[in-house]
Amino acid sequence: MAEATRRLGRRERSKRAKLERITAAASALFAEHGVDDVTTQQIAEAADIGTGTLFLYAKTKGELLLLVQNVHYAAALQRGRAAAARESEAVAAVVALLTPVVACNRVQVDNGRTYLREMVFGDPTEPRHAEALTIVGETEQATAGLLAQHLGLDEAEATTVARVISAILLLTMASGEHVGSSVEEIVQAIRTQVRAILAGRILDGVDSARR
Amino acid sequence: MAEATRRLGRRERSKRAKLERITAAASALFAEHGVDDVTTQQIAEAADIGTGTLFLYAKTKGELLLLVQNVHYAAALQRGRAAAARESEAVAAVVALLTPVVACNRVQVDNGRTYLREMVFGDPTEPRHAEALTIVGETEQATAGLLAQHLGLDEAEATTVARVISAILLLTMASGEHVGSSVEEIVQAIRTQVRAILAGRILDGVDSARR
DNA sequence: ACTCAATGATGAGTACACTCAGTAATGTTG
DNA sequence: CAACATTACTGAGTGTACTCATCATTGAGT
Repeated sequence: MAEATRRLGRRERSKRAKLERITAAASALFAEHGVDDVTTQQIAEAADIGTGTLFLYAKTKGELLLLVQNVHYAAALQRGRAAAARESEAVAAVVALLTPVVACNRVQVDNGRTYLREMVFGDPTEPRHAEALTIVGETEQATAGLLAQHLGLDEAEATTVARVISAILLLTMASGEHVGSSVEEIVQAIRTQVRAILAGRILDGVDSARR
Repeated sequence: MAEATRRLGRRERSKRAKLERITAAASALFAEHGVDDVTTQQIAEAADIGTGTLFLYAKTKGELLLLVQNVHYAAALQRGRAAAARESEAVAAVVALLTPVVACNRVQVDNGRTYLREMVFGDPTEPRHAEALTIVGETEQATAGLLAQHLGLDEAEATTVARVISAILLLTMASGEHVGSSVEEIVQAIRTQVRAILAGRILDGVDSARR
């Protein structure tokens, strides 16, 4: 047994194991049936814990979804960062950054939309929610970095524009009109909007490069 | 009795009266206690109808909130249009357009956020939801009009940028970080973002005016 | 090793949005 | 007006997220 694991004591170890089982159970059930067709009872049963216990680990069913999806979102962001680094133009880079996030969110449309709903409207004091907001913040930072790099925006402006792009991303994914759309269609809608808000900037960029 | 009212027949008149009572009851109760602290039972009771009947008129509690709030939103948009017409610069005009909407949304913060949630994530096939989306569409059109007028954007671009501004508006109002903010603080946040995405365009506008 | 506070787990219970099988009201037809 | 078809209304019932009083486990202090 690893030193660190032993150090924790039975109590802490048991708690971690339970959280593991809850995560695994929720992850599997949500993926197979969709959030709305899974009851918290089922998850508790699958995790082999009491129904009340579940709510010691996640205050609401929504938090449970955040717990499961945050991991995937973070991984998608990682892939996006790598893809964006391979692009040499601002819009293309931003789109490359966001595409894996969209793809990840659309694996199961209902779960993806519910995830967004929880993220925006859930209780920000809850830990998994805070985690989600952190990842959104990282996405914005990554976007801001690309804007600074490719268009030479200063930090303040890059941050503001990145927030706008974040809003575009979230609302385009959440929008009811896109429930039946493919990943590529959604990415296209995002691209159009990003291009539009950067239009003036790109000219500036080109101009400043010429000078 | 008015000709039109008599023409409808007892049945239709009774239905309209009921919808009136439901609207009035929901409006009063939501305003006083907030959506989350009012039960559908209470509303049914106040409207003097059976609990099941309520759901013949609004499929969900969320639809009931949309029913109540759409009216206020539409009125706010009207006020915004008037205010925007008095402005002579793009950012100021857009902000003037949106300010009453923000103010209207913040009268009761919880109700406002829940309204936004229903709007974005509710069932778009429901009539009150569709109504809400129409008003959002009108807001976007009004915004697009201002962009065309003050910056000379063509229709396609104006529409796209207007949609982005709509996303800014919705997410800034919905954001958990603004739950405690005043209307002016939220408007300021929106102004900053709008200014940032129009920055390049405003320069273009000035340039084209000079030519 | 024993005691005992402190922390964790439990599942029957609660609250509430929403349903549906049964009933009443309305308009229509002969 | 009677008989009927259609539409609207009803509230007891249902499913489910979440709570809370009670019990179990742990580990620190002696």
